Amino acid sequence: MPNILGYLKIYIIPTKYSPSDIRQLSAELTIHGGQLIDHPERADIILTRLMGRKRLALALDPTLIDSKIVVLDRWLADCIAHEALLDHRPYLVPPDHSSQPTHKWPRKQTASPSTRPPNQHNNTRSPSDHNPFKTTSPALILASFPATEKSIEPSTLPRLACCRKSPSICINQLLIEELDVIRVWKENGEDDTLESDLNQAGKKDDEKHALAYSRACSALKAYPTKICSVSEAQVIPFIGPKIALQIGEYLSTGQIKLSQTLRTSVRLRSILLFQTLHGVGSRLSREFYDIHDCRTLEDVANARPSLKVQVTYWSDLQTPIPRYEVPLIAKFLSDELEMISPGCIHTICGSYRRGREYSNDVDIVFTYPAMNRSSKVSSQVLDQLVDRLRTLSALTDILSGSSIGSNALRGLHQRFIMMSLPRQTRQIRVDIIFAPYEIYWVCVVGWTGSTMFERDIRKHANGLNLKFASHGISRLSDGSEIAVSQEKGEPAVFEALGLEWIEPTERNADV
DNA sequence: GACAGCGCATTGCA
DNA sequence: TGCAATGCGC
DNA sequence: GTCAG
Repeated sequence: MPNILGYLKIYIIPTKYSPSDIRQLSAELTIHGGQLIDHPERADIILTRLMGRKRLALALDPTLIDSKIVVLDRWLADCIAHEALLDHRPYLVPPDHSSQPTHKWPRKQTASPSTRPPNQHNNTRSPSDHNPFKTTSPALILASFPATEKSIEPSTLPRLACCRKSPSICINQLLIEELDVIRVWKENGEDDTLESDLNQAGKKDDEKHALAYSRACSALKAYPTKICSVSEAQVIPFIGPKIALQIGEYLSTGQIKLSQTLRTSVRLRSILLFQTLHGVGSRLSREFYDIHDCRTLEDVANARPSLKVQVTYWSDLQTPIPRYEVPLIAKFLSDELEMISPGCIHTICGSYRRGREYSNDVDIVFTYPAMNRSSKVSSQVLDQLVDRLRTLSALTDILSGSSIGSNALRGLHQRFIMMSLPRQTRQIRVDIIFAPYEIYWVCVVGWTGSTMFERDIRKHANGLNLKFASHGISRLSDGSEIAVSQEKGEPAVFEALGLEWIEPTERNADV
């Protein structure tokens, strides 16, 4: 019997079923590779016979209705009939009123962090409770990538991320997440302790390897069909013999042994836990672990008091910000800004702009049409905004950003802050950027990401003897500026670089 | 041998 | 105190 | 670790 359901965890809402119906369904879905589970909150997908959302609300926790995929049980019957995992969307439980917003998908970004209720008591600061590795549920991958994509010749995949379409979640997502564990491991110096690392030699290699894994994952991210064989994978750019071998292992066993081992490594988990703090990277976190023997965030806070504020609000900062909240934050800031100086416009960038359902922070680029590079007002306005937040008790901490420095000379100003909305305690990381109007859209491109996308924009620009930076596009030869029309918006930036337009939601070139 | 490239903050050394 | 080197974030 | 020169 083919494994159609691919170990999907399935919960059945018992309403309208007899016990024997349930037994029958259970048998069918088990035969086809699914797992019937007792708790809806752990399910990848929820089956029901209830035809309306109102009825559903009586039978299922309303928060689950929004966070889980709930489909009519006909979906299962059709999957079995077609011997394929079908796109669930046509089977979603219809809303009762057509005026209500339709069920958006995908609802959830990652399985682990958002399942933790926000603001719970913080005993989540030890590595054993913290899972830094993502695992996207199979149902979500299915939801994001219906099987309608046409296949391509792997070797024709563009070599630069800025020339490819990279969705938020891709059809080979689980494979990529498996490879990404190895990337993270390499990025953190494999198992080298800091001492042996300081003796130079090896570390640089690991970083290069990490980069290689990033590129391989990035290429896979844009690959439109499910990888079925090593020979297919081998011809994809940036996948050489070593990574092909890992992919082979994944294809035959469903996982990569090394990755699974790494996921359980206490040291790696601790090191990654420390890196959730702004300003702590691979170097510092290893120093905390190996030299100061830190094991929890409290240990780290003691070792470096400047991190205490972040540790205090750690669970807030770890709680993903749902998509709908992001514009509220932007509106709050722009309203305050209007009072200081009217006429500002802004674009929310970062992962929000790339279409993610949840974000870790909020990036906003502001400008005034009247604000040009030579005017000094922008830094004053930014300072005033920060002061205003302080008086409103919205500001918790400034993580970075100063009025001096050469970026300020170029008219670009930024503050990375920690703040909360009025009458709320939940802390949010916000990156505020002020750009002169001449470079507004260049700046938006620069702050939209993803990392790989930006890297390859630069690489592409260099090929044209141009330099791309968030403070403008210039010629490599003499440094002279290339003017980009701001009236034409973001596409003008792509045009200036000779790039085909890629939607922000298709710039998710990182894992 | 190259792998993006720059601004900001901190540290260490003269 | 000033300046270079290093780490970090995007 | 992969690619290009």
